[in-house]
Amino acid sequence: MVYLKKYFTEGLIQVAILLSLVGNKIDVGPYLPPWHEMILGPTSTLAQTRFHNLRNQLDGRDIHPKSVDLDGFLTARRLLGWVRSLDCLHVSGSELETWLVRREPDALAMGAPGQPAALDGGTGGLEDHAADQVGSPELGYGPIRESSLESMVLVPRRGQEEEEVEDDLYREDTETRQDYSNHGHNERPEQSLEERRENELVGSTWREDWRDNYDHANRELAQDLSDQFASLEAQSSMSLQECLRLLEDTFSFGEGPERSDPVDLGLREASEEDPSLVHEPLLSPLLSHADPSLDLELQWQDILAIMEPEDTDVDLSRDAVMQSGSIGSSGLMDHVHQDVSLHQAFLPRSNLDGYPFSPSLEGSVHLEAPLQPTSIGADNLPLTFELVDTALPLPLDGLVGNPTLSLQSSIFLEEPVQPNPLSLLLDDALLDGISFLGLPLEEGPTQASELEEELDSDSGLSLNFSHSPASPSGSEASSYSSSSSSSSSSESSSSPSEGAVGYNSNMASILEPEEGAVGGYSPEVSKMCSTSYQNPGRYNLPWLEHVGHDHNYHQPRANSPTLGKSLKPQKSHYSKPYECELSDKIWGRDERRARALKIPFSNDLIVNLPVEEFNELLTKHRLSEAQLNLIRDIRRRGKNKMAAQNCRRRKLEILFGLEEGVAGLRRHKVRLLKEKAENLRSVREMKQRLNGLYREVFSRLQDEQGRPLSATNYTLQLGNDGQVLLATRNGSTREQKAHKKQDRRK
DNA sequence: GAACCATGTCATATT
DNA sequence: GGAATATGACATGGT
Repeated sequence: MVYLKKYFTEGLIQVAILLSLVGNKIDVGPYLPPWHEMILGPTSTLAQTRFHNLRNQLDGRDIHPKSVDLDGFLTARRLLGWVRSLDCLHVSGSELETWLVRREPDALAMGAPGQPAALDGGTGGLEDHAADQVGSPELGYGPIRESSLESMVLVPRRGQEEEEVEDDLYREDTETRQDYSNHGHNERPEQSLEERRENELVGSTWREDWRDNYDHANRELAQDLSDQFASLEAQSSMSLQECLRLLEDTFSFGEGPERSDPVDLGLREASEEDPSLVHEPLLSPLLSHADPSLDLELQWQDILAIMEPEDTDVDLSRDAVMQSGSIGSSGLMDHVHQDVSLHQAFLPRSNLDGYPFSPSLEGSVHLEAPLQPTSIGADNLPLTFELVDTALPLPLDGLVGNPTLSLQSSIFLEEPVQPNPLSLLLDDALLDGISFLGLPLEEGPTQASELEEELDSDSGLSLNFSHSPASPSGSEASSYSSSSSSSSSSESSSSPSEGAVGYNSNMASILEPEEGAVGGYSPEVSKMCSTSYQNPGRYNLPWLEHVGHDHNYHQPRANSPTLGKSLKPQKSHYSKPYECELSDKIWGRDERRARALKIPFSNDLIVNLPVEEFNELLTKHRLSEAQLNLIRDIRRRGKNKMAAQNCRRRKLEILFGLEEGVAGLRRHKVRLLKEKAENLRSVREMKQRLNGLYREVFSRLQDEQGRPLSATNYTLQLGNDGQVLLATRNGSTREQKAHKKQDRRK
């Protein structure tokens, strides 16, 4: 923490210096924060913005801890789809970064750049969280995350001061661009139609003028990094491909116009520490507090409709895009494709199956990649990061529940002077690995429980029988996976967007402190197992008073509406004893019934056991008829609940698919209309040419006396044999071959 | 209090 | 035929 504070304190000073140097274009690169934070914002490491855990919070809304927020994660999934589709739009990485970094202040202000966004009325959730972290609601740069795409801006929205600064820099860069042009560096990658249309849309081309410099700088940077790969691979246990992918991510965030905009980046950095240091006029109102989901679909449809005709088929493979070399960069950039990087950059962390630093990565990695100067002068920045081991010697004191922060701190201990972006990326990657493995992080019960809650509360799918004593073998665990619910424990955690909705209890997170206090805490076990059978070797468990299996049975008893009313969450949480309140919260109807009947199994177990084992379980115990009925009801309802969730999720997916289909059809329609217009224009031209030809031919015709024929009396007709006949207007064909056409088309 | 949404539950159909 | 799953309809709670 000391290093963190020191870092940001220094960062404030540096930003202040930076502000004073903006107009002079002094090289302040070494003092700038790493790219990672420039783009993502320091909040990504200092705060739990949950950029990597959007499963818990999407669209600024908390996801119900016990059930999947279908809308939320589907929205994220849809956004991901869009982001992936961006791969196929041939928009340069720089452009895409612009979209991602900048925010749309107001959906209605698309045509009014520079107009301040309505910042009142926070939307809560991530949005507010980000705003809180940055310290100023006017600060436009929140950490990039999936949901941020909802408010991404396609229009470079600039405040007046920002425009002035940019104009100054633009003037300065004009010379440089001319130099590039003289040296053949001005050969930009072929600008995609989407870019052109986007620029047409916004009526601004200033960013185009800059891209040349960025491309050039990027090529240089890429070349230098490419030179590092030989030593890199020699020192590293990583494969070159993994390194490339890592750097690909780096490029995806560190490249583009935003990076060369020291004003914005520096301001963002400064404002997070102290908003008072922010130079207000330079702050463009980028942070939108409007509803992030506001008209997102419509906006995208509009955008796509504008960009559509040439990209109706957005299903181009990423490989094709990668091979297309649209970036046109040399050296490393031939391997590191910017377009693809976005895809990976915004994948849910758990989706990064092939991430270079997945938990499977073992051993130590040491990379040194001194980056070359960029347009912001980030030269002489020794970039060194060490991935010592996946065991992660994490100094986690005081970093409760914030693994990101912990890792950040760890890196600072390693490199207190210059935390580099690669290491930060590594941190995230390592966190992913931790998330994958559910590693306890050696934080103690509280930290681990919080982490677990963050990791686990996304979909309520974490029940995993692989740790169940009854199913010690992996095969048996996989047999449980046959059901969509229990199977998704691992699946959902790794792929929340695709995992089936499962049946789970969030009691683990609720009761963790108690559990941690009772005995050795094992978040892994707690995460994976139902709390009631953490004790190995038994299905037959005594009914524990504090073992909860909240299956969200908050419904009141069907025959007891009064009681149901009483189960409503009380506004005054302090009006009831803790135990009662907890009981009301965590004990659902069936659980209470099971409790009353002293059923010795957890509801998780009842619901998720395969039928054979379930029946075996029932036969092993002397159960009354009422108990058996209730157990079967619990099982039926639990399974049906999962089924209902899956069903609704599918419905939503179908709806979204239909929406996308409609959008695609609209784009196709627009394209067809344009083709029709072109065809009509072509036909018109052909008619004109034909008329001209007709007049020319007719003008050369003469009667027997050598007088020109009157067009009012005669007409030319085309015979079946390709001959042109002269006919009178009254219908009689003059027996005279006016002309022989060698070619009918002539 | 109505409207809307999310979720659980039931009944039934389908796999 | 039974279990699992899918789905429409309804009820309930929350906002």
